[in-house]
Amino acid sequence: MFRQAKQSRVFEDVIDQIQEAILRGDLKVGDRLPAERDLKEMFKTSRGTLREALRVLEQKGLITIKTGTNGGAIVKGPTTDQISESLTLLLRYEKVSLRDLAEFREGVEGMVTGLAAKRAKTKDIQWLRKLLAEAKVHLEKGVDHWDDFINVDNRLHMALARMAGNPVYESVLQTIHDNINQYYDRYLPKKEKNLRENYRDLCEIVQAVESGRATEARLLAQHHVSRFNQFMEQKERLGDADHSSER
Amino acid sequence: MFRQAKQSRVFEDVIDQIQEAILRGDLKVGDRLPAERDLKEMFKTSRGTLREALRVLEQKGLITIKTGTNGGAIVKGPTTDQISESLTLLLRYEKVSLRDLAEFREGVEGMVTGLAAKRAKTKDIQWLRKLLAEAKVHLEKGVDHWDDFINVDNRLHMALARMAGNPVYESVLQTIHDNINQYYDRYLPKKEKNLRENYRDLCEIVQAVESGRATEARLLAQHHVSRFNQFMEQKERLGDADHSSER
DNA sequence: GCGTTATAATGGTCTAACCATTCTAAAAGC
DNA sequence: GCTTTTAGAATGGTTAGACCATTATAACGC
Repeated sequence: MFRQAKQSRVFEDVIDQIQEAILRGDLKVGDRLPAERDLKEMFKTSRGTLREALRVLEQKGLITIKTGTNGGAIVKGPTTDQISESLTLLLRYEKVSLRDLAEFREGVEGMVTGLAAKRAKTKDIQWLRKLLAEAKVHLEKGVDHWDDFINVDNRLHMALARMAGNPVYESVLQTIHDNINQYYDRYLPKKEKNLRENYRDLCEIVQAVESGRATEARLLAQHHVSRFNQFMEQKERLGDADHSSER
Repeated sequence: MFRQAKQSRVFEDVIDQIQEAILRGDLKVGDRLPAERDLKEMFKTSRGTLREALRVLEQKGLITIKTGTNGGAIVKGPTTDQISESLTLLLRYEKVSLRDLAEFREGVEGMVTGLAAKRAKTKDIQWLRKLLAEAKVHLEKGVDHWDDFINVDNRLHMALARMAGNPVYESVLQTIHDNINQYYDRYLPKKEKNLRENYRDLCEIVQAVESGRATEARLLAQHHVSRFNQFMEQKERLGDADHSSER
């Protein structure tokens, strides 16, 4: 019901004041804060305390800091980087397993693709077809171009997220990709057959999106990701994995 | 492809070293770091620099700091608090609208409930029925107990997330609730009729979960949340809203 | 004009002290 | 002998002042 009473720590008050100024819009993205030696005077505090506040604001992703003349703290637009970083910590703490994250991805990719099918514009479909063509080029060059193919695959999923028209899905999917790609890279067996199956998946997904069949698109995307995850578990069972993902 | 070259900032090296010690397990949850004056010696740095590193680690949620004898930096277990905080910032920056978050919630609650239907144990079902009974009590006491009813509603959704057996869903749902409840509280019209409809929703959801009908459970949960969102938009259109949620 | 260099502005670090909070143990009182 | 009080020590929080490192700009020399 209650939150902890206000700490008496000076730097926390400084953090709050600067953060509120940013969120109120008094400080806009790109604006530069006064120099530390000036801020110190304004807040009637010491430079050390002020700098502790700036460190926290930097970690929150609200400012970046540059050295040199005309340097200083510059207000930054918010990104999903902090969320990704926090999720990475949770993963490394083994609070969530790779299997959990992969299952979550299945659901999110499904929902994203379903929404994309409902909302895709003609221009969007054209862009998807362009990505498919690119994927085909990499596919035909064989398994050496595995990384290129995966790269297009990821871009296609992110394109679907953008079409879904909801920045939350976009951010969440970006966060998942940030965290899961390293595992795919480590665990996925890079076989020609898998590439072809994935390409066929993508073609079917794009077709479903194009014709607006939302439910079908959702299921296809879900199975597509599920296929990735199955590949991964197969390889894991074969003993190629050096990191456990059991929970 | 590349990440930014290593900064020459000393405090960042201190952050990395302590963070790695925690993630490696050299420092376990509950362990106390040496006092600042000792750490300063170990890292061969000044107290100010060391403290900047501690501020960042504190903000990351890796440590908490207590004053007084036997105080100091104590290693903390990771939570979803940082993710919630980052999402709150994105919301306040108006990078994502309430409508976006609400739509995302629809999808997540759907997936969660679908998984719960597949995985719920007998004991889980009993717990759901207990929550339903509690909700009924509040319902019958009328609209004055709106907040109590909503509280049970939230707990029921979180219970489903736990049954889904995937901590990612649990964390994500917790984060959504952390951020969306204030809006529900502000925008939802507190009518008797809405309470009754919501209660009926919950009953149907629990029944579907109990009999393992995953698809039905998913759709019911989705529509349940969707109903909330529609209430909210109705009230918004009537001009009761003092904060825009358009994007 | 153009390249070089000096200067100043700014963040990064260090030292040394003192204040505020909190636990512990000694001292005082019963 | 037990409880209460009090003094001390350990620890984080804050301050002041200095110096170093980096960078943009202005002054200078050609």
